[in-house]
Amino acid sequence: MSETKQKKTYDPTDLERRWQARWAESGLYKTDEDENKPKHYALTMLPYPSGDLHVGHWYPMTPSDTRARFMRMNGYRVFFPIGFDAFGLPAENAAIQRGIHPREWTYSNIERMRGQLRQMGAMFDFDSEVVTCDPEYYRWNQWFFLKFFEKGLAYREEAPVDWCPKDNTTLAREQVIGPDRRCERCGTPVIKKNLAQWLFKITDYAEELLDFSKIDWPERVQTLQRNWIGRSEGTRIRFEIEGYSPLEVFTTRPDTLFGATFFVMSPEHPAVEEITTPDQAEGVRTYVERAGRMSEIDRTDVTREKTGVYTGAYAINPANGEKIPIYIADYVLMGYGTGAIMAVPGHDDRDFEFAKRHGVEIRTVIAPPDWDGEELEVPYAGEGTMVNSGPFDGTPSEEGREKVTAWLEVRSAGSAAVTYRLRDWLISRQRYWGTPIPIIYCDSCGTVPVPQEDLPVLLPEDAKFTPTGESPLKLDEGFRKVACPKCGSPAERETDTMDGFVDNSWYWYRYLSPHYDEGPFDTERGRKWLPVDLYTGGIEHATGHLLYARFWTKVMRDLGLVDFDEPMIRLRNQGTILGPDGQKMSKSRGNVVNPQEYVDRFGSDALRDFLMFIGPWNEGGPWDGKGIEGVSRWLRRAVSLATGSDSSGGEADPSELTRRTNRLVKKITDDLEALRFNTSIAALMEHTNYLLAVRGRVDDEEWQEALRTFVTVLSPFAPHHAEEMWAAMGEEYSVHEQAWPGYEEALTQAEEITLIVQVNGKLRDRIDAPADISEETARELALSSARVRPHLEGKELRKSVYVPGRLVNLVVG
RNA sequence: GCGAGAGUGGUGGAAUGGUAGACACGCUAGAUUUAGGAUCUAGUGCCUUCGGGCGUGCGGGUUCAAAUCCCGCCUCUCGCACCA
Repeated sequence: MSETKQKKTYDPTDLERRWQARWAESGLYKTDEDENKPKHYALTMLPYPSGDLHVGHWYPMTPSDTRARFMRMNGYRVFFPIGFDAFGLPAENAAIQRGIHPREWTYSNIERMRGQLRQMGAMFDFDSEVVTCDPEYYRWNQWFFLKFFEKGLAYREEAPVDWCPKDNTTLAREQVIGPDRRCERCGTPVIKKNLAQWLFKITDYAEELLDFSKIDWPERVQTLQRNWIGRSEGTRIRFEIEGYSPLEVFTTRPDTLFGATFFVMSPEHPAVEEITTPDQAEGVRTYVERAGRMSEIDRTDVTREKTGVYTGAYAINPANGEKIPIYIADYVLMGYGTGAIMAVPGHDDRDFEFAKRHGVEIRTVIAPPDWDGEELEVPYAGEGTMVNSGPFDGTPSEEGREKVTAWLEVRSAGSAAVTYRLRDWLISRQRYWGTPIPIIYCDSCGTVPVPQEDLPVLLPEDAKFTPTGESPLKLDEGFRKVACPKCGSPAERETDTMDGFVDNSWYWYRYLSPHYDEGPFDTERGRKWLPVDLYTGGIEHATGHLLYARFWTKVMRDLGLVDFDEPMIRLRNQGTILGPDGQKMSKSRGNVVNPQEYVDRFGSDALRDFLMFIGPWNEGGPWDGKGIEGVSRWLRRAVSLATGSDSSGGEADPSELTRRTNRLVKKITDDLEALRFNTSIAALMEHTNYLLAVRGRVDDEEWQEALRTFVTVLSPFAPHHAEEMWAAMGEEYSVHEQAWPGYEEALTQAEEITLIVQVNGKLRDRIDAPADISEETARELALSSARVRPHLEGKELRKSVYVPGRLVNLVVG
């Protein structure tokens, strides 16, 4: 009985269900194509169809929806699509565990999540949905691959690559994380494997990717990308090798060249064997083998001692003609610079440590500012004056870098050079559930791209997808064996599939025309909507997805598909919503919060507003299930503004209504521009409390007007509740088609203020005063205050500071 | 080691030079109710001799005025990490 009584007064789930039905029926959220309006492409990162929508989806998506609704009400035509990033390992792993096909698992999850997305009540344009594992989609991954191949941006190379022994596949460098180099997905330490793999030449765009001048992205993301690309300016220097051809090194400190007292090569350097003298051959071979066997974790341990062996060979320092010994040591990495260095122990920590261990000469060539001419006890890596450097003695080190480089250039022994840390993007995966790479290997014709008209290369339905370390497609003869498209003789398909990051490097283009079959997207519609105006998603994608996305768009530009340089003009990162224990939500920890139970109890609006209210959106934070009750109470009270008539009493001043309404609109407008959702909700709550307190004490027409404004600005936050209120007020459907209300700055100002009176900066009194009170009057008022006077007694007034409309500070002493 | 960010009541947080703690959660008291893990009202930073004093990680500084700006330190979080 009490149940029914409850339901009668306030039942958010019923309320929301009714409006969702009405919205669907009336096509309220069909994308507005009216080109007379300015466009706004709002994009939220598409989910992986893992099974159920969780709070981790609600947290980024619902505030993005609020923002999209705000833009719509501000007169923009808004495109706010959603889709599924549907290729990937979890589908395969689940399929293996349960004996069902990855496709079946994926599509049934998508089906379920679609329903949950609708329940969210967001203004998603479901007609534009994209599912990346549809042949209709991945066909264009293959099309792009062929374009990349044509342009020399896709190439195959045999090299040691990162391999996850648990997931049985190679990984891109971006997917290997931490100092101990673990697989991003499963945490297993990766190992190196020598494999022929396909790579995309993202390094061709390294320089351009460092330019963020055309986009408004968080400084943090820019820094992460900049560090990841790792640009270093320096000099390539050629060292003659006795009895062998010259070798190059890269250095950022050519000014220390005269202090290079030895030379070090990486154990993997291709010239190691040839330069090694016969008497050192055994030691070198042993060392190289040991380095090769060492795990990545040990190899990259920074705290390890600097080991290495002498090769018996000598290099000639081009600066002074000195013979310097060549060592190999594993602290020199083959993957950076040239894989060989000039070692300057006087001015580099690592070289110093090595020299100490191996008894090599340490020479000071850069004098620190306060140098006393004594040998340095620790390496000095800072700036100073060049010494022991022949003709360069006395040159400041910074200037010396240029001078030495110029000097080397004249002698053809070196030149200025730029090196990047960024590596090419390894896209081959030895797994089933991904886009097949459209390449055929023919004994006579070599590597042959699949002709465009033969796309898509379909994933075979019946492949055995159990991971073995080999590509599952390799075991599928029907797939693998094929006639060469060039000569017709028997040939074999490439059996690797593409990295899932390929799928999501261009999906927002596909949203524009998800069924278009003459290209990856309809460029005509592209002109109407591109680029993305606001992209929202997690910071964790800074050096993966978000870098690939920029790269991909730049390639598309060079292919003539788009005429801009950056995919998304503005990017904002939300924080991470954590479990109640403050830990990252994960199934294994058992702290995953299921939104469904909260939606069932409190409704979608309460959940979304609670998530916005919890704190600044870009900070995230732990989930607190109790907090949502406060938000739910607020929404119920808000609805009662339109349905009830009682006043809550209190001392609120009804004459403040206009001012407070104007202030509310200003506050929400400013907050939504800047994506500050938490303070918006607080302002809406405060306003609700005020309205409830003054209800019945305001002129009816004025009240209705104020209520309409309130409901309108509430609508992006609580779309269902606002609609309910709108209807209860007798207004015409729908509140979501109302224009965003304006406000008058002048009307946000109060006529009466609380004048703060300070003595020596300490608060002593609050006095009600007119807002336009003059300085003199304010001072007089302050001086005559009974609370203030005791603090002035026996003291001299030295100064008074007046902040108009705010405070008077009396300085006494 | 390098880089970035953050430290405010019992809790989440608000305030970006001008009333510290908005808005909530929780708690306390009262009302209503057969009952309540419902609803409503009031209170709620700490100390207090009820005058006031203290208070935004710690120590200094600038200023009439500092959570906010500057210098030094501590703690935590994240990212990168032998990158020559």
